[in-house]
Amino acid sequence: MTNSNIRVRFAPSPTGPLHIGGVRTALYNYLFAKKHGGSFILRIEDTDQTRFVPGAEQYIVDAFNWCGLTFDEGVTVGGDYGPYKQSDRKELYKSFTEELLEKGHAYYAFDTPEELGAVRIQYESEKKTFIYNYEERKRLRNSITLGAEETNKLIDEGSPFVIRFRMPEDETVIMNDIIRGKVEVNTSVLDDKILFKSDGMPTYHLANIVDDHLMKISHVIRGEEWLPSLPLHVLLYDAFGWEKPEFAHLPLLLKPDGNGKLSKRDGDRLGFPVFPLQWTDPKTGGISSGFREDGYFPGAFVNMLAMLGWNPGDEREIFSLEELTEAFSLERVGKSGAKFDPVKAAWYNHQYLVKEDDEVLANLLMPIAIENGYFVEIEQLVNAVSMVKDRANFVKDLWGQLDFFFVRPETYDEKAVKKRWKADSYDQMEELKGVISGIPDFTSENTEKVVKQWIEDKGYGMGMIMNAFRLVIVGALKGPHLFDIIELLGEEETLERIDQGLHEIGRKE
RNA sequence: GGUCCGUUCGGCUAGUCAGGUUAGGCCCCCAGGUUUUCAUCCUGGUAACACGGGUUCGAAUCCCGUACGGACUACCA
Repeated sequence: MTNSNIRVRFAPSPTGPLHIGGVRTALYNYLFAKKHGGSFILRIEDTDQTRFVPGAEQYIVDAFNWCGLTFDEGVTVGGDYGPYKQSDRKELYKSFTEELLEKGHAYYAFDTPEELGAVRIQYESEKKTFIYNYEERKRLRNSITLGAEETNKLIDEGSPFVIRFRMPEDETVIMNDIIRGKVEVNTSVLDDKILFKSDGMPTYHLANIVDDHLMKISHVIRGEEWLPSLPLHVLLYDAFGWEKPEFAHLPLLLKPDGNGKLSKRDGDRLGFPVFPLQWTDPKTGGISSGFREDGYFPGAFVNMLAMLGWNPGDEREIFSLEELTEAFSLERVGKSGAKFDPVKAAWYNHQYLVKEDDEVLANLLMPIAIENGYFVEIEQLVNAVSMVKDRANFVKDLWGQLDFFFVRPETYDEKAVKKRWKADSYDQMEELKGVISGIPDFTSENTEKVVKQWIEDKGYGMGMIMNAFRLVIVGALKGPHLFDIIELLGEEETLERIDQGLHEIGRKE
């Protein structure tokens, strides 16, 4: 079971809140690691200092705490392979870049972004595609065209430079992906990617490979958007002479409507969250909704995400994190993108809500009751919750399903009155008061027995009485078993509601 | 434009590697049933192998092509 050689990492960039695609990637990493007794590592990839967003890193940590995903190593918990934040590893990347330079796998390039931009526009106008590759590099300003002397001179002068990977010409890179199988690419269509930026920081590509190697990552499980850079990464491992990890590129999460990758804006546009937790943009102050704040249980959220792109191969759908861990395998991850479906997400939450203890639900509901202006007994709330919980998807739905336990009807559903309040109803309800008052043990069973006996003795219609009764108690033809309701209400309140109903609805001619 | 990846009911998907099933399940939707009401629940139903060629006795499954979708194509990750 235990296999300490299995080491995976989730490596987000703290440029904003993590969206559910990222959470799912992390989840699959977690499940894979736990399944094999390996380690799950959190590494922060903050090599782009221009995109730093305050609070984003904390958000990421908070989100995983809420989901119940725990890291074995990483920024918050430490570990033997730290530091786990790339900005703290800055110096380290330099020596590795040197190594590549010495081996001839990389070179200095002095082209400015402006120069390159101009070339790109030029090519575009000629309907050609500009690729900084083996051919184009011959015409540009770099250590290959300039020679060692000129290069050193420029560097000594303090000219800004980047270091690029020297992509070989016309070689076929054969890669294996656990999910997609064999993938082949010819290096001639690839470009000389920048490995080291002029600001002294590595790019993702370099830092990623160096860190994965140093942290002894065994499996790289990441989003499909990284598949196009896999050849570069593979070539980098080879250039260093390092053993490669295994790769698994996960399918993307798509918009529920139309096409395209699920994006941060879709949530607001379509009215559902795309983030695990609510996020307040530090710059604009704009708020994006979160699954937590929308009332999702973390278990339901994780369960729902797990099933987007993976399935156990049998017909089970409800899984705890432990059960997911047990059942998970990368081989059963699908190849194609999955559309996120908010309706099914709500269904998952319903499953979890129904299974949750009534006490727990009542305690979660209490603040909502208070918000509505009702200070209710927790015991009563627990009872009411137990009767209506299978009608709700979210805790916040519960109040609307049981408020009549605590609030007398203010109105009486017009259609129901019209249909169910007959000419005899007034007198029958008046009579019912006498029947139920003074029942020694005002339990559901007792009152039901007494009332049904009365209906039978008098030869009244069951539906006639019960609907009218429900109408005066609830105000509408809805809700759980009526005798359960009045048990909770108690005799006094029941009688008063009948009185109020008689007064409000009146006699029907 | 180029490169790579993908394509089974409206959505998530099983089945594809090892060709032979009435192509299954869940969500949604619809219809019945149960219930004093609503909801739950139960039963049933609608609905799919992108298209075109091959290979084969037989193709969702293997091969080729086409279409469509997506990702990538930054001194962003």
